Amino acid sequence: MICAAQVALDVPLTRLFSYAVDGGLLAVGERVFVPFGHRVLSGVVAGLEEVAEGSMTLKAVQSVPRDLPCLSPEWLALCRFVADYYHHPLGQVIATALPAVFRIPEVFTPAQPPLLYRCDDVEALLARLAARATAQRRVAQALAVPQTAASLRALAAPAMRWIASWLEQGWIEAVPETAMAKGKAATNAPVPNPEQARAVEAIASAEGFVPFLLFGVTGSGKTEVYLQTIATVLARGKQALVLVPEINLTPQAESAFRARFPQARIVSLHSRLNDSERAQGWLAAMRGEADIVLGTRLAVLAPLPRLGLVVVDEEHDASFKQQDGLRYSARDIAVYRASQEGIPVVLGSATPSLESWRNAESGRYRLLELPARAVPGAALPELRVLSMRRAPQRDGLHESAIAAIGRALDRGEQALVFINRRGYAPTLACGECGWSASCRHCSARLVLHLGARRLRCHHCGYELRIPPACPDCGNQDLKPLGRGTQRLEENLQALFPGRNILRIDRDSTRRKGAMDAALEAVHAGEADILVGTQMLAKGHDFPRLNCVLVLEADSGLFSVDYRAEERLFALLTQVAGRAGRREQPGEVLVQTQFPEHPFYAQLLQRDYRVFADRALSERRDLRLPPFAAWALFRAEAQQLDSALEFLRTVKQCFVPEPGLTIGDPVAATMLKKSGLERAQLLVSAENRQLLQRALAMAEPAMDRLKAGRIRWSLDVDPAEV
DNA sequence: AGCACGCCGACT
DNA sequence: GTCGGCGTGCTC
Repeated sequence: MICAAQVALDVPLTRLFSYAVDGGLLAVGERVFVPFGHRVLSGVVAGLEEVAEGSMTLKAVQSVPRDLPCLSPEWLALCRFVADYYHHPLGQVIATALPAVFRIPEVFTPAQPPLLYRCDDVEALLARLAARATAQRRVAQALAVPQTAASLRALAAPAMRWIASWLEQGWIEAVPETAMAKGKAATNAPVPNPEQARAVEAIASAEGFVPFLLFGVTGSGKTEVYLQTIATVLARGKQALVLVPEINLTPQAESAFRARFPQARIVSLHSRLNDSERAQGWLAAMRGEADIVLGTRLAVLAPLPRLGLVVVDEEHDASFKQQDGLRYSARDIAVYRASQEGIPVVLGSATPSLESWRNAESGRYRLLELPARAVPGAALPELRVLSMRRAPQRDGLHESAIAAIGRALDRGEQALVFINRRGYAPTLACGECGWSASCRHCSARLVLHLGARRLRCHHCGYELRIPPACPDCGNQDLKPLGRGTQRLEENLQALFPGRNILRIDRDSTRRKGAMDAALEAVHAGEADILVGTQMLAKGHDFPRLNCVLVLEADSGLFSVDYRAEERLFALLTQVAGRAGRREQPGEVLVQTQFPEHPFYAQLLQRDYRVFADRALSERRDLRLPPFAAWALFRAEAQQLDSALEFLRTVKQCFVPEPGLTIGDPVAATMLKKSGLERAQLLVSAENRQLLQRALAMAEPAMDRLKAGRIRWSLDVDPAEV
């Protein structure tokens, strides 16, 4: 008998591969490099077995790097769960979770102990900096609290150049993170209001696995609940895992945590870290050195040996779901981890996902509510729905919206106008023959970008010069149809001449640091009217903003995607949270062509419960999630027919069963994308267990399928269909 | 997914 | 004659 290691490799194959181990000195969880075909791959030992000598010729493990401690059985079990639940090969799950440096043959040597930068006298430092150097001043201001290089770079790309020179001048100091602890007093925790105190008490006294849904409007002080609960977790010597949706929110969350817990080691994990930073943070988490791990969805897969609490902030946010490769939901994995560890998990939101809301209603989650706004005197903004039918309007803006913006500007405040569409106009059309510009590679209109003088596809990046005349009939008078951020900016400039209008969308912030510069300009009061897409809805706090106008909201009401309405409600609630976070009451206006739609009545009630009740009863009637468990197969091919044909063979892999519905393959809503035609197949089950069983039973047959030229993927609990 | 092998079309 | 197209099949 010889000892063999069953190795999980980053290949799209479900099975493990066995390798001979010299001397048998290898543990489960060890990383290895093994010969595979004509190359060498990194893998992880997922199991050990005894193999009869000569029964099968095994290749031998090539090398065992020792720069990383052995991965724990608990962490491997987590990866196994993820692999099983999402029906993804274990080796690929591990490859997704493990930082890249641990998958290359070079041995990772952590650089110096990570340094924190700090300034004792920020006022003095600021006085030394030019008044106009806004980015430098922002970095300087952040140094009131110890900061890592990574978060400073997130604040301003060239931050570390300035840091080097300030260090040289002796204006600031660098302290090894490990030596940071002593002497720094924590910022005093504010006294919680009664609801906050009750929530903290409930979570802190929870025994074993208890999932909490922390339901509180924007500004009700959810963060304070997290902070005070984490304090109790740290006091018990446990680690806390905090997930936030947006990468932009990590640095600001990190500063808040650092200010409150100066003695704690805080590590952030997100995709903007470079390889070595990510590896270092991961190691600190894995070794139990990090007390708080803060990050985006990928942080949920970090190994945490003494985990005591998991927090998912803005749990409804779509960014917790990965949309390619391993299509996992970090929120769901967070709940699973808590259940495995037997610890509490807190899901926080002002507009919970309907899944979580249902779980709270059914008693699976415990509901904690924060009803009031935490900032004394801050009132909920006034909300108005403006009918655009037969309404007095100019340039597609309702007269009362124009008046409201004007009033805000006269008060010396800022106004924000949202439109969820970038570019000048969503299409360019010929008024004579009905031609309109469409993409060669996608079933989509080309968007007119006047600044760049181009037509662009927002799905594949295809670009075209603006044609001088209609390619079909030669008509020279092509007209932009509809409007996006750029045209809106132009409209507003015409309505408010002399006012500064600042557009913030993916186009205006593409350049590195452009987003920071724009936000800086907003805070400095250089902008009167902000025009932006969704990217402005989240997290940013604009103190002088009290008037928000939302355009083209209706598209969310008539979408083929059953979740669009839920997302629109969350978006509008969040947008409303942008207005009037301070003393003045804010004003939120929504333009619509369908004011009589029940959605708006519910929105006006300002009551998430009313909306959730109606939306959930609709979903119950229609057997939509969360009243069903879904899995979606997607396939793309040169020809729709071969994608459909492939999905038909997928369908045949399933065994019919009561409560299980295997749909028919259908063409995707947007048939063509990036030159490929797409189709999908929906598998629906009465519950998750049944869905999982059906998928597991279909797996062996699916392994035998040959996809040929077809690219396909399986999405369990798809976010969009 | 890679990567090799293998079998048919237009080129120095 | 061969360079190279991508179909098919395998990887302990």
